[in-house]
Amino acid sequence: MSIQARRERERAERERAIVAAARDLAESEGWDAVTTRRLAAEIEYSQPVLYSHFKGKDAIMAAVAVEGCGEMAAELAAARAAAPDPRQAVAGIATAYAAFAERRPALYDAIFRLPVALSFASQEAPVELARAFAELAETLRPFAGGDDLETFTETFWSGLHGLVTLMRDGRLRRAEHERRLALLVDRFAPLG
Amino acid sequence: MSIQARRERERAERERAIVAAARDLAESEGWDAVTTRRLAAEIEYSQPVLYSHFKGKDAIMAAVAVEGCGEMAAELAAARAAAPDPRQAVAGIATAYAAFAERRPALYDAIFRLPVALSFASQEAPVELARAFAELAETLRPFAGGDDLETFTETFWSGLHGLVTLMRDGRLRRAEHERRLALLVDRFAPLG
DNA sequence: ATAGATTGACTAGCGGTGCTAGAGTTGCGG
DNA sequence: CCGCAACTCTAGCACCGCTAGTCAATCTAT
Repeated sequence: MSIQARRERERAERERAIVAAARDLAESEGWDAVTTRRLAAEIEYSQPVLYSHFKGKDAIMAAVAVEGCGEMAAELAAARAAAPDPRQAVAGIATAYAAFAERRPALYDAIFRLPVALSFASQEAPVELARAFAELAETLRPFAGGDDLETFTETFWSGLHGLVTLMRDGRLRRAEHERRLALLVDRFAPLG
Repeated sequence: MSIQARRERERAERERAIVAAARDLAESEGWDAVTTRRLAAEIEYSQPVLYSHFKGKDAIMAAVAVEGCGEMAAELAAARAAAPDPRQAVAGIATAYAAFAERRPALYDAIFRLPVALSFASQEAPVELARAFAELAETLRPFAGGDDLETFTETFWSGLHGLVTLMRDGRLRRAEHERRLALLVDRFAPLG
């Protein structure tokens, strides 16, 4: 029994290594640099080994995305918890969201720009993603007014997503980033 | 002289055909289906001919994007012109924006999600793109209040962009699309 | 203990990608 | 009429995601 256990342990470890290698490579050189061959070289196994762990490259990216979801949710939660009042909570979580997207662009892309990987509303979405969304929703709750909270949150979240993606692609003036964020926050969580 | 003129005419026509083929293929089968080989087959020339017109595949996509910018600007302008009052103008242009993104997803992607193609703020950006942005800005002007109009517009535009991209990727509930649009409009162009 | 079965990682290869070097044809200017 | 320049072609490079089939190592059962 112990031998099988060791095997499973080694296998799990290798799977962890694959995801970690994919993530590191993506963060340091971008997703284009993440090829199955390079990944295989990184973990010091042959290419087909990857396919005994994941259905394909997309599945590996999805695994990285799931990992990233957890971190993002944690950072959003921390930002919310640190805020002294509801309005500053919105500002804080917006800043945290943008900071995450900027600091971990590859991770952010895996989560939100991946061709088809994670569906937000479906049950295949990891609980961490739901947690991140819930953090946003709870932060916004005091400001939803008569609007449905989920719809309200989706709209605010879309604003954040648009801001970070367009800016990273060089389609928005970087210098105005904070002002745009503040403006968005002000529209969804106005003073008084 | 007439022979050279004819050659140039044919060459220009062929270039037009390349862009048209790329656009048609992208709209009917998605950008993944747009390969240099299929493009070459479509225009009934060999592959390397493409490279005598464009530096690479990215340049072809950029050309498609420029074409799309013009149409988008026109549709936004029409939506603005058709509106009876400033607030309905914002609602109308938002709807037109979302409709364009939905009706021409490949074109929209070429314009706004292309790796690096068009920089909004740089001079390489086509005038049509600036026109589209200006339509948005003029529509929003009555509501910018004390905020800088360009920053205000960028933020609203990001909201639209986030809504249409996240929804198309299946990360937002489709049924709530119009409600989210209305909510966004209401935040940037409130009643009274 | 050994023969057979099973697991699992490997080499090699398929069909595809964007792109390019060099050959070969075509038409112009001296 | 001939040499030259322009231009399109075939062929091929290096890479991609992915898979079939070989082969060694391990486990099972006699």
